[in-house]
Amino acid sequence: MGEKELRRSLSVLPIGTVMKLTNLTARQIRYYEEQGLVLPKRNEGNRRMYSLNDIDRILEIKDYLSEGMNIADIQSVFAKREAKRKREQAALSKSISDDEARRLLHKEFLNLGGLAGNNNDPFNNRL
DNA sequence: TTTCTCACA
DNA sequence: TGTGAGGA
Repeated sequence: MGEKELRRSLSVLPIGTVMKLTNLTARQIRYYEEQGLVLPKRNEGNRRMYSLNDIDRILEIKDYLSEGMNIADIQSVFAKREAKRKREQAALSKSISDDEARRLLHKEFLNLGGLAGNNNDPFNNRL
């Protein structure tokens, strides 16, 4: 996770700020949490603290609701998005592994050349 | 003052 | 989803 994403994930906004930013009532915001649509952190005093990502999430919920979707619909939308995120994350780590494998193979190639006393490694002067 | 949980003439 | 109680 990059620095920027980390900041967007920091839960620093109290519900009052979220109310102003989203134009929703505290009741509604808490209800969406009850339905598992948003998962704000809690501070020492049991107060809900929201991140910028939570704000985006809530605004998205608000839009979907105004478009006629119900809570269940929205839950499935987020569920599918999460599934996709996992798939892409898996693909990403696989590509990293492949890249790592390539480096190891190249390293082996260089070692083989050295063991055989081979002096015509084309990459010899570049690596 | 703000936010929390709980409950419903 | 609104609203009030009673507490932190």
